[in-house]
Amino acid sequence: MMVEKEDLGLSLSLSFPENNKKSSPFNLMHKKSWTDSLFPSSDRSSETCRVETRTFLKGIDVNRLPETADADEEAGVSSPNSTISSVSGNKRSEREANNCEENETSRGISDEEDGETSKKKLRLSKDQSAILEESFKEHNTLNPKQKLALAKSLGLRPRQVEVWFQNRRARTKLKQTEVDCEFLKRWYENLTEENRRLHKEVQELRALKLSPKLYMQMTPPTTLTTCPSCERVGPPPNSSSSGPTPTPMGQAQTRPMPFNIWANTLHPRS
DNA sequence: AAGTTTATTGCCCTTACGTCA
DNA sequence: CTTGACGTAAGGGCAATAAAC
Repeated sequence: MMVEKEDLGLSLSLSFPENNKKSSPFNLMHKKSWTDSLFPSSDRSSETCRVETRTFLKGIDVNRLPETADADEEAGVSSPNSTISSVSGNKRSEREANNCEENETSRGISDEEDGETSKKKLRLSKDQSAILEESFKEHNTLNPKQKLALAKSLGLRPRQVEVWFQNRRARTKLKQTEVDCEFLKRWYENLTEENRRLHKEVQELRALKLSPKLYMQMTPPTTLTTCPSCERVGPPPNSSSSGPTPTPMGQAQTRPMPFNIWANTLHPRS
């Protein structure tokens, strides 16, 4: 049921409807700040929350398995392999800071515990990554509810889920770009080859024209004819295809205009 | 109704950390 | 043990969008 653009987007379809800004789940969102309704905390409360967490998680080694069950339980780390980040607050964190209560009191996850000193990074566990991956296969963007639910089930902060999806989309796009480049490269090589072949054919025809006998006896060229009036070389009148060389990706031999494979991807804003 | 402000999110670019050879 | 390459989580900036004013 899901579109298989996935698998790192190795198809050339480039159809990422959900990726389209205009159709992003964002539109489905009630702008009446869901964070406000869900986590109506002020900056101060998030700061408080941060401080509490800092003490709360003090002593938990970053990027290390929680040593004790206590640590695991109290930190609310979902998976034993998951580790704790301590990135200091920023604009996004502030946005998400309201989630503090949800995620640090009830879930116990914090990224702020020693934020003032270090900037350690969380490494998601395999389980977490796998679940995120599965989720990404279903939707490559998340609406706030999905994000919250996923974050909760994974024991992560919504911001982390958001970031993961963002980076995942970027990876998908990068992969797709690589595939596109490869495709264009092959296409270019093919056109170059075809061009070379056609030039050669023109030369041969011109040479033959110099010897009328042969010219009259020859079978019509496979791909080109000479216009009787202007004597220019062109495709055969009844030919539906303009070249014998198969174009890449099994395309028709009439050279199609390259579809804009970057539409909606490279310049989504313009 | 039209224009402005505000809030929210996505994308891009970049940085910094963790891992591995 | 050190180092460089690579993957990736996360920060910051900007644009787009919709709701509120």
